[in-house]
Amino acid sequence: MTDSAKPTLLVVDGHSLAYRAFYALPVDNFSTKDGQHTNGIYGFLAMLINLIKAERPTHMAVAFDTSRQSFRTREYPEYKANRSETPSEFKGQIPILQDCLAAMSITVIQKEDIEADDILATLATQAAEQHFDVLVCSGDRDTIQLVNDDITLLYPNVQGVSQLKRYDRQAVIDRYGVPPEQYPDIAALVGETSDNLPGVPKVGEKTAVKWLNQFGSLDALLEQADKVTGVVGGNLRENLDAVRRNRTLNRLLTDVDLPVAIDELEVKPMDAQAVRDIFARLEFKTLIPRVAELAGIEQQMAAVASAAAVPMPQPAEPSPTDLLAWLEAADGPVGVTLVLEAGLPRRVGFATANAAAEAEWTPEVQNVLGPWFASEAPKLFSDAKPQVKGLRRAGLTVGGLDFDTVLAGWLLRPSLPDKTLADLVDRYLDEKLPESDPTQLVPETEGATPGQLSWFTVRVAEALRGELPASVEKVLTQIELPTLLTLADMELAGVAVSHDTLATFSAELGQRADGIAQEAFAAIGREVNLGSPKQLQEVLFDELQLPKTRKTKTGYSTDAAVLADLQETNPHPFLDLLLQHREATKLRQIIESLDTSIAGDGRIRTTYVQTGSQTGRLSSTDPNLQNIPIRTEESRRIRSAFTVGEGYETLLTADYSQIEMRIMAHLSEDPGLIEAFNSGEDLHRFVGARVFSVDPADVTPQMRTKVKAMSYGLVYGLSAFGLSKQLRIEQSEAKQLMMEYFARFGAVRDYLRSSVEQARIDGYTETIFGRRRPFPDLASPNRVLRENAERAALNAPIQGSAADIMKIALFHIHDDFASAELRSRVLLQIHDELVVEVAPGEWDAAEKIVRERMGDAATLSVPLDVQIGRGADWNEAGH
DNA sequence: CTAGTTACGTA
DNA sequence: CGTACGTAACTAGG
Repeated sequence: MTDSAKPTLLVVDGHSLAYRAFYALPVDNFSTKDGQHTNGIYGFLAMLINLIKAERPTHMAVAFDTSRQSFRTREYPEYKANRSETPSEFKGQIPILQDCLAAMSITVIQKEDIEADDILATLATQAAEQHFDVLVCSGDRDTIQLVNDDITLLYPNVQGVSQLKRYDRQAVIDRYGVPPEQYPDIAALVGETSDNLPGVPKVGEKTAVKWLNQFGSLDALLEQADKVTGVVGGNLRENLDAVRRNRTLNRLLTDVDLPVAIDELEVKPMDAQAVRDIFARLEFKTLIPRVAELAGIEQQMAAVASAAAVPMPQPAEPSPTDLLAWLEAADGPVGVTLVLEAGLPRRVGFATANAAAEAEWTPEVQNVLGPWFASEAPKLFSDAKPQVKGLRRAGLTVGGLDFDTVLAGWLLRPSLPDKTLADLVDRYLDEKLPESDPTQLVPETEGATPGQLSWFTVRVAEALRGELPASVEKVLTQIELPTLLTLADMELAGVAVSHDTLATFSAELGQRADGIAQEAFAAIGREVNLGSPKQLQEVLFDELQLPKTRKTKTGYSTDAAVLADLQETNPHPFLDLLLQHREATKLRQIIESLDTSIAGDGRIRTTYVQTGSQTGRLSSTDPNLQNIPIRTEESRRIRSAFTVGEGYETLLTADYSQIEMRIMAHLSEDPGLIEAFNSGEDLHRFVGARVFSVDPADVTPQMRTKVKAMSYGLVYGLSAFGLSKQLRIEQSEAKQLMMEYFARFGAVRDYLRSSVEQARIDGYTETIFGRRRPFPDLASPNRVLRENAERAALNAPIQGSAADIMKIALFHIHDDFASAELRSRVLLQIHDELVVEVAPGEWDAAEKIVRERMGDAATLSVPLDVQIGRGADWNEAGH
């Protein structure tokens, strides 16, 4: 441990240590789900965290080389000329590592023409002069020369970077037999193969040390080279220049002109949010708590400092009438926070930028404030939907919904996990939202009150408004906020589900699954857990000796596609039984989970997560009602359990047909595709006729299947490879199909190409309505990462525009139902489909509204076609 | 009990 | 080597 009275500077050679980590850790075990290799980054950071924890430096910097070129390569072109090509898996890791360091507020230094070790040498020397203790961490032996009474070298063991050997002056003498300042002399004589610097043949460390001790210095040795006897003496005399050159090259610069002074390297608090984000993205789950622990003290200090900078207001607690007067006198939007209990308001807080007020939610408060909530007075929320639902349950309506910080944060950065006000305060205000620790019986810190939460909401809203581009703000106010109010009502309404229907079906499936299981066991002669991929692998690949299939992380796949393939090549009764068993148990499991979600009134209430996707779609949880089976006849029985509720007459389903292809036609302005939609002909038949040059009437089902797969594939960035796999045809045939397709619908290809190019330039994609999605990876040097981003960027404007259109239709329908005073109501949204519960006598009016609002939600160069269905249950209505 | 993995449901 | 999601079961680790 270093002298605690003195400041300690830690300087690290980033490149050399990351490179060592790269070779020490298996690259296969360290990559993210989208293919970025991270072993070097992980190993480096793990080492650095340990180092910081052990040494507690007060100052820190990490140096990097800018390239392989430096002043040394200019002076001596052979220098490091034997270095092999950097492995492609390593290449992208350095920039990401630097991003991590930036998030950790650690200074990164690099300088053109200078190697990292020269930067270390300069910093170490300067700091030592300023009476620092200095720790140099590098994997390059040349840094040994820096060691002195103030400077200690931490050098990685051969194995990797987990063990660092500590070299102080004595340790160098013990290990090399000379003091540190003489080590470069040894190195010059011995040479450095890794740098392509040959030394004196037959001279190793032992001889070099002997000579130096004998002559006192390298200069003395070189002057008196003729006194050295034997073969090695001759070698030395023949290589005097090489030795001099080596000595010149291995002398580290201690006077590099650097853009930072030592005192600027003082350890700073980390950007906790940024660290969490980037580590989460790199899937460094175990590192997050380790960094958090490290950052603990600094974080608290930062929170204190910033809280002091802008003091929280102490909310007033006025009478209900005074509170109303306060609200009505407020200048500009008011932040609102409702604390709910059992779904109903319990306490409410309001704030402007410099004052806050709050109250217990009493009947009197509700009476007095009800009209204000209903009014157009502008209101700001953080995650408004649950609060709006609370107000709706209490019988109030909400008008003037002006801003929701969580929605705005999502629109700005849809990939980030900022789901609460606390996350946003952290990111946009760089402050800590006071939170009480719910795990503590007597919390040490008080949480913010509703008035204070409202105050934070106002400030975060202001910060977000400053960042929101006009088009995105428009998406917020004209699409998302009205959608939010609609979703609140949909969630409150729920959908009626028949327990009896589900229970009957579940019992039936249970029996069938048991029967199938018994047959399956008989087929292989023993009982296994059919739900365990691991046990299945034993059965299939060891016992039955079936050919190995697609590899997964832990073995070989046993998924449905693989089993179907195996059944074709190596038929075995077990395979089919297994598939049947999977199907039966899967359906049963869905049914069971639905059944447990039925509330006392016979309805299921899902939660729509408005910020649940990166494209603008909704997602649905607890339970997810957007993935109820439909494909097989049998699975549709589940849908028939979703029924019209009491007091209502029928269910109406409405779905957009081929909305994504229509958006494709609109965005690409492809005349052929536009004609397809205007012709009234079946889309795939029309496209098939063009692609295969036949009459629409002569398009065979096979042709139709092919162009259908192609059309849908286009929306997802399909390749010839993927298409061939999908259709089980040769890649050459898939390629041919794509050629023919694009020959007829060339504008589609042009659009797809140009949209990705535009996204590469802008850094984001945009929907028809201006919703953006950033794509930093389009510029990535990592091919896997880049190509994944390209496909997603291709899809985002199309899927996103479809989502926009559906949202617009949705809240228009909701609002029209209300203004027409219909009791009918929208219950479900499944991306391109709506389910409406129609009240007695309202069918015609409701159908008209749905049809018109969906049809008119956007004006494209092709019509929006809407299919309407009617029935007593979802299955019936869906036809 | 938690986290990772596999498998599978929807648009 | 086709986008976007959520859930459940199993398994290994603590």
